[in-house]
Amino acid sequence: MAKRSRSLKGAPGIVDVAARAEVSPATVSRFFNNPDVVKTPTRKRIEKAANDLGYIRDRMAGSMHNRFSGTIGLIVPTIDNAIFSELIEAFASQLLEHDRTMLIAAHGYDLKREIGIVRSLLERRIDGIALVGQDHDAVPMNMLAQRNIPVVSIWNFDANSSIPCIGADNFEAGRLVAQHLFDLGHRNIIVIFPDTNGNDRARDRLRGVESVFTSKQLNLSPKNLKTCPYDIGEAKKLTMKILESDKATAVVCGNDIISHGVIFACQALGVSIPEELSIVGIGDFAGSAHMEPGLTTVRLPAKRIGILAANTLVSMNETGTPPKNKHRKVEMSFMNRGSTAVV
Amino acid sequence: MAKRSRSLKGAPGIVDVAARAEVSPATVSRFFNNPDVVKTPTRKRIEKAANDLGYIRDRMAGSMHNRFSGTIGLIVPTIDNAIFSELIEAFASQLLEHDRTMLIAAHGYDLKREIGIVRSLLERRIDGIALVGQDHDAVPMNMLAQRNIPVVSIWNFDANSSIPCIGADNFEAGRLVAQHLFDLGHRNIIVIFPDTNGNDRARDRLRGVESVFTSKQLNLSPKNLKTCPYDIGEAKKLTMKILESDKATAVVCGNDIISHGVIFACQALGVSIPEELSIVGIGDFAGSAHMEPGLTTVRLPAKRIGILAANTLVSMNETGTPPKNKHRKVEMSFMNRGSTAVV
DNA sequence: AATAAAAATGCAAACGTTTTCATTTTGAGG
DNA sequence: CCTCAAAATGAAAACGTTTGCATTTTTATT
Repeated sequence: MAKRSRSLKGAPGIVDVAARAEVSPATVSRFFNNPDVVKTPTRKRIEKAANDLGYIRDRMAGSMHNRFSGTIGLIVPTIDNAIFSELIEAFASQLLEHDRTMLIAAHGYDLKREIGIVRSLLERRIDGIALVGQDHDAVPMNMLAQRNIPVVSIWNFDANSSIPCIGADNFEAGRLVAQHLFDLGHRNIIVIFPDTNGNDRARDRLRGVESVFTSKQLNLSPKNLKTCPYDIGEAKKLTMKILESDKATAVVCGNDIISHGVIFACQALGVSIPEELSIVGIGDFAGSAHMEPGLTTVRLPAKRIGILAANTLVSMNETGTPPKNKHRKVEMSFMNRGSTAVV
Repeated sequence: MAKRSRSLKGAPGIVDVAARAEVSPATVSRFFNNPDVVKTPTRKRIEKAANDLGYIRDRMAGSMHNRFSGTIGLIVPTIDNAIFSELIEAFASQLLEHDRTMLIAAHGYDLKREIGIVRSLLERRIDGIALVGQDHDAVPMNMLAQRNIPVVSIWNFDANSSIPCIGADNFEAGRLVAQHLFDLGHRNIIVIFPDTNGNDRARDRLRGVESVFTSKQLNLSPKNLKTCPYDIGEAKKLTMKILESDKATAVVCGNDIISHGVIFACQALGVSIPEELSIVGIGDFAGSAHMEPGLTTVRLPAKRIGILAANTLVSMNETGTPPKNKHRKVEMSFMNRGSTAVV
């Protein structure tokens, strides 16, 4: 591993700026961190000197002292997918507003990978971290707790969460879409969900769906509950297989991605939606509103969650205290579109 | 801005580990950075001490010295969109392999925003940065150059790029899809592209399309060239408007996102694809292969680009030299699917 | 104009590592 | 078992900021 100094003449430092502005480094530092304590004329001089030199502060050196790196982590199951992209973008943008930047990584729905990632982020001294969902390995959670790093769990609301959470009620989301189908008279319903292991969002949704089934004296069995990853192609393939034999009138999907696959499968098979098959999703991802027919789904306010999470983490390390309301439920909206109809 | 020390009893530091392992801090440092220079028994002791204490190294403190933060930046136009998600995920994962992490931000196709972002990343001492495309404001480029930060331009291949680039030949991509339509006998073709201002990828594609038009003695005019952002809903709306009056037999889209919108518009209008209208996209994003009909498009190897970019940047700051081949063209593949047919 | 209080600035000691240089330990060859 | 080179370790000086404390300057009060 060859190491080489970046530049011998080095980029200008705070002392160079100080020299040029004829003040002490301390004052320059104050100029950047607390501008109002430095007098206007001095301020002008420093500003000019910094500009002339093209000075860019070194926050790393700074954070050696005050322990804040201005960097906040986000760990998601996957980036390569419509699921979290709106969240990621919102989170990152909002952090930028607060003069922070985002360090992001994906664990691919493998919680074991989260431990290495958390460690890696900790080595970079993140000021806080947002984790998707409630299911996590104990090891990384302990590392974070031991170091007192602000953590929020996002995406899923859980009134009993030990760490602050910001998210939607996924049980309710599942309940909502299932109830909708029952209300339309459907009884022969297929449920397509991902593996719920280590995925509390999916698990809660599924419980929500199940609660409706149960209330109608129906139950979920391998016959009507199918497992499928969050992948359009897989969902399409699976659906085409299912539709060969099954006479279901509706399908509820673990999220919109799966729904997209189901819809494409129907189109491929010439099964008309919603006349022959009603479909509901969860998430309201990009495209769901505009495809034909539009997908009936539940809109999870990803953007709102991202913004709230960013604000919460920033405030947590500015005040040093947990957020006022530890468990924050964000509203969902049921989007009744063309993919569902009475049976 | 309240400042508070993270924890008074602080997380264990290298000297704590050293004390426990009964060696000097220097040796512990060597253990982490250059394990083979420390003798096996000592190594074991340090390893145990570090584990017992739950030590996590502070790379910031480390990088005060060796000038490497282990963090690499990526700036994309947008995260909230299928366009770059595969790239982002691949880039991040590959960096993780190299024990680096990714700092990412989006400028929303506004190159002016890139300057603030670059500055922000520089303040965090990134070891390198990947920028999408060739169009950039001079200011951030100078900041990077002045500090000698490794930079690669990704996504678009340009043999004349002054900085190393890794990408596909977007001119060729545009040429390919347009030529395909002409080969199928189409002459009445609508072209829907985003604003190409500050977007060299789109500009090159459009030039590629135009080159085919020109070779057929046709030209692009406001009559057949429409502008539309990369947004499914916008594209759908625009297409429905166009289809009211226009008698085109084919449409070439700036990327797959637009194509998706066009396809949905056709479905909404009952225009059959490809019988009444042929559609081509560029990108081969998630869903393009599986929708009905499958979208004829050009596959840009986003994953490959991400991996190559990560490797290149890492190697650039390990060797301190520019990459062997400065301009790297990655292969595209033409995906001939169901959305196109002879006129 | 003199004085006290407040505001602005400077000085120097941190922060947690890495690294150079010096020192000690180890091992090979005789 | 001794010598000497090589390998392993240690001591201490950086790295570029921030910040507590001390000092100087300004402002308000009389």
